[in-house]
Amino acid sequence: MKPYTLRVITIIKSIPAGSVMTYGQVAAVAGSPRGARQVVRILHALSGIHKLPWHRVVNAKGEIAIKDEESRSLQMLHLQGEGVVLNAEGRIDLATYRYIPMDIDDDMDMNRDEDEDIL
DNA sequence: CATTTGACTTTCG
DNA sequence: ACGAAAGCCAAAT
Repeated sequence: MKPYTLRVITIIKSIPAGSVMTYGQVAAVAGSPRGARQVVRILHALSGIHKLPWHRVVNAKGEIAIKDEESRSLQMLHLQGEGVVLNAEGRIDLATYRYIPMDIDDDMDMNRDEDEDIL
């Protein structure tokens, strides 16, 4: 198994229940800021591993990115079972549920508002 | 070897 | 906030 794949697996395994990460985030932490699609590929390969919280990985919009209806529903159920709530549009409040690995040891700038279209 | 494809992301209008 | 277009990277055709 490739190191990059192992890193991605490790990162995904580190996502706590009740939180989610975007593909881009995982890719960035794994060392490839533009490698979101590679994360996708790896998840395809590991889709059968239930040791891996693959359902805690969503796209940048906070939506479930899976194409397969069954897997999509399964992921939704898993998330709800972990306490993640979906809004009326079937999306996740990334501002609330996004998991941010803490690599910084200095002061952290909290309250990073996600999407403020208004203003 | 050139093209297409995909569970994506970002930017622009 | 949404849709379209361009970027990006690896595997499949």
